[in-house]
Amino acid sequence: MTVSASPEKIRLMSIAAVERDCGLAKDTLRVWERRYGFPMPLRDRNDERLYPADQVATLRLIRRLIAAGHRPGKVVGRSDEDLAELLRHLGVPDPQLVGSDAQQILEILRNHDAIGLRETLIAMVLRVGLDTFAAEIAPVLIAAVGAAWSRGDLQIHQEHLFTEQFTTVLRSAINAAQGAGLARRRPRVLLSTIPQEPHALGLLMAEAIFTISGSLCVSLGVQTPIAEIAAATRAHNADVLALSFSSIIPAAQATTALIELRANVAETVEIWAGGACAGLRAGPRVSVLSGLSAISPAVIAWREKAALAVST
Amino acid sequence: MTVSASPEKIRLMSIAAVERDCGLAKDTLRVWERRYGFPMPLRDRNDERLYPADQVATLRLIRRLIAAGHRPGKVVGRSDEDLAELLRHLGVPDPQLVGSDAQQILEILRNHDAIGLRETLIAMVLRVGLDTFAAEIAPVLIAAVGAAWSRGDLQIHQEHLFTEQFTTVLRSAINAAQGAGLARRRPRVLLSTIPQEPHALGLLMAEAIFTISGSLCVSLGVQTPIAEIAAATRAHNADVLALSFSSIIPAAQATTALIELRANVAETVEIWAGGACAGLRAGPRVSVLSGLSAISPAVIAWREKAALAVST
DNA sequence: CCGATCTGTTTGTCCTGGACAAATAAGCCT
DNA sequence: AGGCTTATTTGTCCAGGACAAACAGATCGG
Repeated sequence: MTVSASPEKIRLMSIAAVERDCGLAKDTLRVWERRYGFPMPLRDRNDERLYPADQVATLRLIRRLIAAGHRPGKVVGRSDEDLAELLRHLGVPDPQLVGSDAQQILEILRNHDAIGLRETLIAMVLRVGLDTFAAEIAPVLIAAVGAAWSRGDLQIHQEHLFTEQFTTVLRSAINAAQGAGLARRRPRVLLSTIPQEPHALGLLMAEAIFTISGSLCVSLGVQTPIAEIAAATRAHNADVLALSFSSIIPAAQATTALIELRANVAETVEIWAGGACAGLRAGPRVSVLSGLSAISPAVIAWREKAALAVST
Repeated sequence: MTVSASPEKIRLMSIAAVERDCGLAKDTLRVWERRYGFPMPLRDRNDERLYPADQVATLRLIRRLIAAGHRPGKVVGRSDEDLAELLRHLGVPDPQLVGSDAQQILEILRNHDAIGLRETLIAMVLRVGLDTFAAEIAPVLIAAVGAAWSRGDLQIHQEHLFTEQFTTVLRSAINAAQGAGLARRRPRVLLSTIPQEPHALGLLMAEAIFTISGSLCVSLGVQTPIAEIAAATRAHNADVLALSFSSIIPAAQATTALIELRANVAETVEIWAGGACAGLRAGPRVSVLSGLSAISPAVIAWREKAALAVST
């Protein structure tokens, strides 16, 4: 049963509210209006834009399409029907490829079953182990949920629910995985993301695999200023600095950040970068790990190198 | 030991980078330049602003002072020495009031002792119980860390570390507190924050207390659009919708959001609002809980009312 | 002497319309 | 087809003006 809002009720949003809600900068909203004639908001008595709820909804559709690769000029003036049609045709990730685990999760999300979701995630972790779960299954689940959202199959609150439960399960598994004798674990790994990167799940998966591999993880969470990451690396006497870059980060920005970091932490500290960021390139004394499954071998290699350095 | 950056190295930031780094809108940065003559960035060949690192550092000082109650007109433009002097004189929260727990945490943070921090937090939870910890001690710790940061006693990465470890400890305690028979717990509480509110710790503390009181919590995390919160409340068949508002939310915005929500969820759902937001006012069929310790009594009252409704 | 109402100032956000560089697509030549 | 150059698209920046909401200070009644 859907509670329908009264039709005469017009909800109007300021440009700042639309910016937050749709993730489109104020400048972008204004320039679209100028160029494509959409959105075309009402104005208040002081000529400030007031966006009706239906235009905001259309903007959300457009955003999905652009995130999926469409170009603004081709979608920003089209009718809602056209947009819905395009959404239907895009990136339906082959259901066979998605795998039964992802299918199961999507089904649970459609039923709004918070408890079942958590129990299912825990069962998956127990079935294959935390490392395999974090390296192999979790990325597929996240991709499947993201695709379902961009197709319009899932609402925002269902994605929020998934993120929340996934985080809870992974955090508690990480907690359980690090037994006693924390301080003696090596390497000491400092994890964070740069200020432009708000995506926390990649960091969390990396932390899980590092922990399983016997490393000591110190995570600063997301969006730490570059200078602060460098300062923390020194303060915690880290052996490895691990950075996560999602696909929203332009490659050039990632490269700049890595160079900056390399210049500001001790030479003995290794810098490892990873994540879905396209075009992430290794630089001088900066390694790029291709995929989460590359973490364990890298840790083992680090230990061998460290042992060698001590013995000589 | 501090690794000093080479003095000739001039780091320049674009206006967008400063916006992210300092949390000051581009428009604000431009209007300050026009009105107060500070900051006064360099320009690139296309006349775009390039902020030197030292001006950005000063902007951070200014931001602290404004957050502490100073007015922009009085501090933007003053020398670094003046600003440092003002910082020294402001809101030193009486060390006796801060309490020994907070003192201990601050001391650990100064030592960058990640492991000790977690162990200490766990010990505190075990000593007084999760409910007392979340309701009484945690808010004091958070306030003390925030004050130390705004005084300049803690760096950003130390605050990040605290937030991360605090979150981990509280989440795992919440996990442990909810035994079997989840589905039978009542009331069913949906937790989230509005899109303008990014503060996650308040929500987490509330979740802890709700869980201890025997409620079933479904958290959507922070920054869920209003319409999505309403949709989720229906989808999860919640008895109570709990919203957290920190002090950064203007009272008018909170009131608007609560009215909007009240209009879009079933009459049988109670709406409870709480948090440090000054001027948060109860409205028609919207309750305001003053402080986290008000949650348990409210849950008990809800159960009595529910039992009464069934028996009649 | 305290607290409320009124008035003047401060301050953040919004506006327009123009400009340009980075990213992307299209054309072209091996 | 694959690499290169040219054209188009697109997001972000700029200046300088405007105004409402937030705030401080003054005035007045209890």
